[in-house]
Amino acid sequence: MTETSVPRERLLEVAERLFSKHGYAAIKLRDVAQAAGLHHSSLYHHAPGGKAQLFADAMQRGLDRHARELRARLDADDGDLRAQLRAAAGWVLANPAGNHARMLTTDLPNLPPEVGERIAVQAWRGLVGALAGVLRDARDRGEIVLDDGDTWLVGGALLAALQALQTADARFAGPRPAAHQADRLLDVFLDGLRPR
Amino acid sequence: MTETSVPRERLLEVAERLFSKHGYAAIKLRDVAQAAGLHHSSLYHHAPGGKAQLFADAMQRGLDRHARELRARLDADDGDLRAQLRAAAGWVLANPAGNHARMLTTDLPNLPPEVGERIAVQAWRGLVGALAGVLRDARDRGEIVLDDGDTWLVGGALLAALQALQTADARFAGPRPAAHQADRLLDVFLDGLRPR
DNA sequence: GTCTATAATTAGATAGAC
DNA sequence: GTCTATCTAATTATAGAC
Repeated sequence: MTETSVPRERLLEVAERLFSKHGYAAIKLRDVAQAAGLHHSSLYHHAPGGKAQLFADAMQRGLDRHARELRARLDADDGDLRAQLRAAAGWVLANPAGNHARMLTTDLPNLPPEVGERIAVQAWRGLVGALAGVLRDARDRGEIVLDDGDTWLVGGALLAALQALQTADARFAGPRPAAHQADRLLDVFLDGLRPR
Repeated sequence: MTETSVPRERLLEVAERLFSKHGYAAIKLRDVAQAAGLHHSSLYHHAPGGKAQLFADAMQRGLDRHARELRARLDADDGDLRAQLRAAAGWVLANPAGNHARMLTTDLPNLPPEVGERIAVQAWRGLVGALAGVLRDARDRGEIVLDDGDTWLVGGALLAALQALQTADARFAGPRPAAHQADRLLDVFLDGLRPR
C-alpha cells in the first residue's frame, strides 16, 4: 500500500487553486504545469485522462477539504445558530476563489456526465447540506421556524449570498469590512426586513 | 444617420446568449459565427477588436436589456414590496442563462481593465441597483427597516440567492415549482427565520 | 516521475476578392 | 457585408529516452 505521492498532492493543490479561480476553459495545462514546477507533458502521468481528469481530481480533492473545513467551523460553535452562521460566513470570506455556482453551471459540463454529476452532488451535499443541517438542528431546538423541505433552499441561498458578498467586496463594498456586512446579512436571514 | 444594422443586432443577440451561458473562455468565435449564420471571419467586420470587443459589445447590449426588463417588472407592481420582489424573482427565473457572478469574476478579467470595469458597474447599477431602489422605497414607506448603507448589500444578496435558486432548480430542486421556492425565499428575507 | 520531441488540432486574426 | 484563403500561435495529447 503506497503512500499518497507528494508531488501529486502539490499538483492537485495547484490545479484546484487555478481552476477554482479562473474556471475550466480559461486555465491551460501549461498554466497548471508551470505553477506546479513541472513540464506540461508530466501532467499526463498523474492524470492519464488529460485535462478533464486533472480538473475532476483537483475539484474532488478541493471539495472534500472544503466540506471538512466548513464542518469543523460549524461544529466548533455548537449550540447557537447565529454563531454557527457567523462561522460559516467567516469560512466563505476566507476562501478567496469560491464560486461554486460557476463550477456547477460552466465548468462541470466539460466533464463526462457521470463525473460531473458526482462532483455536483458532492459540492451540494458537503456545503449546502452542511448549512441545511445546522438549520434543521436550530429548527429542532426551536430557535427558528423552517419546513424540512426548505432547509436546502435556505442553505443554498445563504451560501450564494455569502459568496456574492465575497465577490462584490473588492469592487463595490462600502468602507465597512466584509465581516460586518456578513453579520448584517445574517440579521436579515434571522430577523427579516420587516419591523418586529 | 444610419439605422442600426439588422445582421449586427442578430449577431450581438446570439453572442450574448452563448457568452452568457458558457462563459467567455469556453465560447469560440466559430461557435458564435455558426449560430449567427456567418463565417467567423465576418465577425471582424462587426467587431474589429476581435473576440474581446465582440464579448464587450454583446454583454453591454444584454445588460442594457436586462436592466430595462427588470425595471419594467418592478415598476409594474408599484406600491407593494412583496409584489415587486416576486416580479423580480419571476424575471430571474425566466432568464435561463443568468450568471452575473461568473461574468464579474471569470469573464470580465479577459477584457481591457477600463472596459471590464465599465461593464461591471453597468451590471451592478442596472440589476442590484434596481433592487436596492425598491428596497429603499419600501423603507421610506415604512414597510421595512433598512439602513441606507445596506440597500445594495441586501439587493445583491437577493439577486445572488434567486440566481442560485435558478441554477439549482434543474438538478436539486424538490418536486415543487421554482416560483414557489422563490416565494418561500422572499418569506425569509421579509420575515426572517426566527419565530415572530 | 520527469523530460524532450513531435504530432494533430484548434483558435484568433488578417488580406483581399466579390 | 460576407466570403475564401491563409497565417501564426496556442493547446491538447502521445511516444519514448532517461
